[in-house]
Amino acid sequence: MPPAPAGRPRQTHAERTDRSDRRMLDAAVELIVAHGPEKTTLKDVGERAGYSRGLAGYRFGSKQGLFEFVVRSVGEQWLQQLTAATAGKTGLAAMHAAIHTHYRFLLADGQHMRAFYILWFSSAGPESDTKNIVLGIDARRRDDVATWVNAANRTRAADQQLDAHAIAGQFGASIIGIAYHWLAHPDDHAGIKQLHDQLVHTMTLYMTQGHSA
Amino acid sequence: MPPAPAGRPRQTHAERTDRSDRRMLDAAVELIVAHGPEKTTLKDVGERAGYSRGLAGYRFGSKQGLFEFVVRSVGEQWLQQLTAATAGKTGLAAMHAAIHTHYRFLLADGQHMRAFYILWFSSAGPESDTKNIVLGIDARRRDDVATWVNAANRTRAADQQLDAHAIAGQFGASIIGIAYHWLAHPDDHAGIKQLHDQLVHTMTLYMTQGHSA
DNA sequence: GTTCCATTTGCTTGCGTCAAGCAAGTATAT
DNA sequence: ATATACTTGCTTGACGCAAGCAAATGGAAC
Repeated sequence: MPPAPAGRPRQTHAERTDRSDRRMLDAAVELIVAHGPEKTTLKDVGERAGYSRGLAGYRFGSKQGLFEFVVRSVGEQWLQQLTAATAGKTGLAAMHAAIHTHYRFLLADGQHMRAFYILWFSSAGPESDTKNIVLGIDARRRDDVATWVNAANRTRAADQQLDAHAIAGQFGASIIGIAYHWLAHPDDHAGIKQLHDQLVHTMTLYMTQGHSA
Repeated sequence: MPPAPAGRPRQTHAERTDRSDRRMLDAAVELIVAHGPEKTTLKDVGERAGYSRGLAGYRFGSKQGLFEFVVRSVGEQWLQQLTAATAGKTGLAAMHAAIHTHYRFLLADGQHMRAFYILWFSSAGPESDTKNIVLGIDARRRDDVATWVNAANRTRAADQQLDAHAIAGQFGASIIGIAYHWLAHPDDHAGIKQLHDQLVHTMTLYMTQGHSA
């Protein structure tokens, strides 16, 4: 085998697609954050990633396909961080960890999270292909919380059982509300911290008192 | 002047535009709810309203202009209902009324509210013209709540003052979270009621206890 | 084990379709 | 008659498809 030429090392097919996928993901994130999904064009994504105007369309099939890919990719990264942060924890401790991780992720703000939530909210309309993915992540978040509550319930008296479904629902809705505030007011660091702290506080109240429905 | 033909009575200019505005508003709402803002075209709005393909574009200038009009119109209706429901009330009573009114509005669901929130969330991205209107409504909502809290503060001891800004922030974020849940899960009536009830409960806790930060 | 060719896969370019937006024209109210 | 409501013709640009080129892969013959 000849030594790899300096300029462009020989690449396998898998390496090629991995490279182009990553570069197009980054390009898409930047464009979505800068101009919104509406004004993000497949042409610009391909060219900003260093390829032709047509590659994004070819690879992802459609604009929706591209957005689907972005949500899936970033969502996966996020879920990994989350599960790592809450590994081994249950009940209130797990919630605290989840909320804190969410807070840290929003502040770190490598743009990916911002594009993720922009697409998330854009999928609020009907018949969006990204909607199913978003709903999946949403449902999983709720399931996690419900599991934590149920675990806590096993250490509680029979007449002090918590409504896992209700608490999980409120947790999910609160996170969404916070994420929206973060999108709408990017510079309100104090407010974003406050909202997370208040969610911790509210969840603590719900989990430490005998509260039913 | 010949007697007005039965089919179409002679109309003043104001009447004409009022009619076409209303019909196009309704058409836009239906299309947004049915297909999402993305797939809603100015052509379809004009034609569904019973006019030519070009009227919506001519009247509102652009697609963003149309959406702006929809958000403004529905938002105005909503604010009227809200101020009517909370007139004369302050503190916790006003919050209860506001939450209950919101809940009733979501359930009544004449599609207008659904289109309104779909556009609301679609404006989460940057540089959306509707964003300013949405932020205005959002800010006003927060101001209202802060005013209610401040009114309540006047009847409280100096060392028991509530953080109006923080409570208003949480109120606003919670409503957004609930609205998103309503959009994402239209048929989950129980969950939507529960979220409103929980917000009432949380606000009651915050307002009746000496809670700081 | 090396060389050569068939095939697959990654990527680009050209074209048809359709919505947005503008400008010029027609119809209706004042 | 004149201003205003509305329509129609046209341009621009994005999307998405299909045809084509280039690079990588798998095997067979040597």
